[in-house]
Amino acid sequence: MNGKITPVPTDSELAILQVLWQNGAQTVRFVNETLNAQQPEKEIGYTTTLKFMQLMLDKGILTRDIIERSHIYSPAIPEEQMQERLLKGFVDAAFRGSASSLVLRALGNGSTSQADLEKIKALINEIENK
Amino acid sequence: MNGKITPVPTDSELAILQVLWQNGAQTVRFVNETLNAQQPEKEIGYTTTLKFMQLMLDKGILTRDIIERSHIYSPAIPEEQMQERLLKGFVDAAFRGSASSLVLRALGNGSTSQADLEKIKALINEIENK
DNA sequence: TTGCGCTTACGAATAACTTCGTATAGCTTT
DNA sequence: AAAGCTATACGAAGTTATTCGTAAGCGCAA
Repeated sequence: MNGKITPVPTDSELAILQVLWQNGAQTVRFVNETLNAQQPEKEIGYTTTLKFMQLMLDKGILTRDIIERSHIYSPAIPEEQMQERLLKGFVDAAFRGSASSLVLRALGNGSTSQADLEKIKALINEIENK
Repeated sequence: MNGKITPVPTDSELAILQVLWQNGAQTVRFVNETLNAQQPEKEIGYTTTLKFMQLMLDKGILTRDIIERSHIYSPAIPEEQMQERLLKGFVDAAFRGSASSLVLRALGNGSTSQADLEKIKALINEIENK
């Protein structure tokens, strides 16, 4: 095995990954249209999205299959794993490595639903009774 | 009043802000040395740090006072406020806006201390009994 | 078979972020 | 007063990210 790790995506690349994680493997066309539907303010050219996805393929962030003269791209790593890594970097950069202070701030803004609070409490219970 | 908002800092800029938030208003020299002490692998030149801080001043991320022919820089906004904004952007980009799933993942990695869990439980209680 | 529509490949321009080298100016020490 | 130290200002080079324009290939309709 080789030790190469998937590089951290830029914000633009992450937006493309989101489309693929949510919709499964897709074409450039689909990704481009989804992105433009999401934020109609700023139209992104088709070839711009194409270029990004080609670069992401080079970097190892995406993989692709060729089907019917069209390329179908997939994320190289699952969403959870990427979130794990991004979260680590973010906690270090913005919260000096303190995940708990991030959690406190995330809960503190008052937008967490009761159902979500229950889920969080359940997880804490689970951790404590380990 | 004008509507200008402090721009989102880059990672390098955030590292400088951290030094100032933790140590209070400081000179370029202090910031540069602190940064280099933190990560001795990669030496950052003094003028590099100087340039960053001058750019941050231009952008409105820092303010400064001149004392004894030396400039003393301060963050333009407090750490909590910046964390709030960065967190918002991060949750949107990496967790599709779901703060609770971020919280679940942050707690899930098993590195949260018992004391921190207590603090979090207390906050949840407070929210629920509001 | 010509040409329209859709696709990928590629080159290149622009913009944003990093990193320094060099020039200047004011102390402080000799 | 000259030399040496420290600080700021500025220009510019190097690197990475973003955005497209243009070219070239393939299938289907006319």
